[in-house]
Amino acid sequence: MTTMRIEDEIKQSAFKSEFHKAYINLLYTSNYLEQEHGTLLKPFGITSPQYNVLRILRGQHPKPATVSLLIERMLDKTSNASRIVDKLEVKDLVTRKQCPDDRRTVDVLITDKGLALLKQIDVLDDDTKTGIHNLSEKEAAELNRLLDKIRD
Amino acid sequence: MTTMRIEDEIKQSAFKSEFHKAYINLLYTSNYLEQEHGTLLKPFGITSPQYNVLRILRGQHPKPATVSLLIERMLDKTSNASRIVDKLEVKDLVTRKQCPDDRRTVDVLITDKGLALLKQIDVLDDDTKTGIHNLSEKEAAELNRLLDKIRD
DNA sequence: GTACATTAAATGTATGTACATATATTTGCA
DNA sequence: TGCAAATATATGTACATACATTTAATGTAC
Repeated sequence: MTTMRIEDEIKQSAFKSEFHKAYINLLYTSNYLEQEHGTLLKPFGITSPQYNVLRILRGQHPKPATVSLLIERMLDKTSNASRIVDKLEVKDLVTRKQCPDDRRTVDVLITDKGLALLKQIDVLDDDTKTGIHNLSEKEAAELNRLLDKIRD
Repeated sequence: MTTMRIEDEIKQSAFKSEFHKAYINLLYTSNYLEQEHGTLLKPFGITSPQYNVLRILRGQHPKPATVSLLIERMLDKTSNASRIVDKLEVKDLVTRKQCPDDRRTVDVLITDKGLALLKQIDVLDDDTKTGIHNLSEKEAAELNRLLDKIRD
């Protein structure tokens, strides 16, 4: 995508205020990054939420994770972890088995195939390749401060 | 939601870099704002994409808009405008009729009922009530600059 | 120890997203 | 004119989201 101000990108000539513009700009930029990432993942046959779950599972490995833990750590808390795990299980990227200690919970574990897939993706998914690196480190820190303040 | 740094919200103790953290923070904050907005709209029986389409149609009113124009102005360009218009049509918030000049295109027009609904929502949807107003105007402008830079 | 509340995960349903394909109409050019 | 390319919209399919409900297991109060 070529350089564009948010006004041009959504063909809206004016915003009510700098606040309103920032609101739209934030949603738009997030979509932009997510779409870019989805495109990167496509050749590997997984979607962005599936990738995020795999990453959490690698973080736990060799310990298993429960579905609750996945929900807790997912970016989108309201998404449906069970069904994302379904898709990963079909692809043999994770295993799922009832936990003997508490039979309500399920132990989800990343497989060797899952770990190998992530390793392949790691090479491409270096964050120096994301748009974030158009910022200086100081700017990135400032962005973090502003975003945390929005959610206060 | 109570004040939290992004580390605490997704229970991740450390990020690789300030850049990586900013990336996650941006996606997370966008989700947060979208969810907040969805909750606000729920009592009115429309979803966030449906609301956005209605807003575009109000901007055109009393002229109609084509589906192409809707796609052009939607935040998420790849979403399916036809089906969102379907939902709005069922609720009598828009009308759709073939355009006589070019019978490939469709004139989508917001109804009085649609306009009345937006008017109701306007009262609540003042952007001073969004998290963006935790920022000063200067900070909002800085946020816009950083976001535009990310998409460069 | 039975009854009731709580918790963990799965399932149902409506909507939206992503992307490929289909259908109809118009445009442009040989 | 006639026919291929381009355009506008709709449709099909797989996946995800949002949220309510269900099922099963556990905890707890009596």
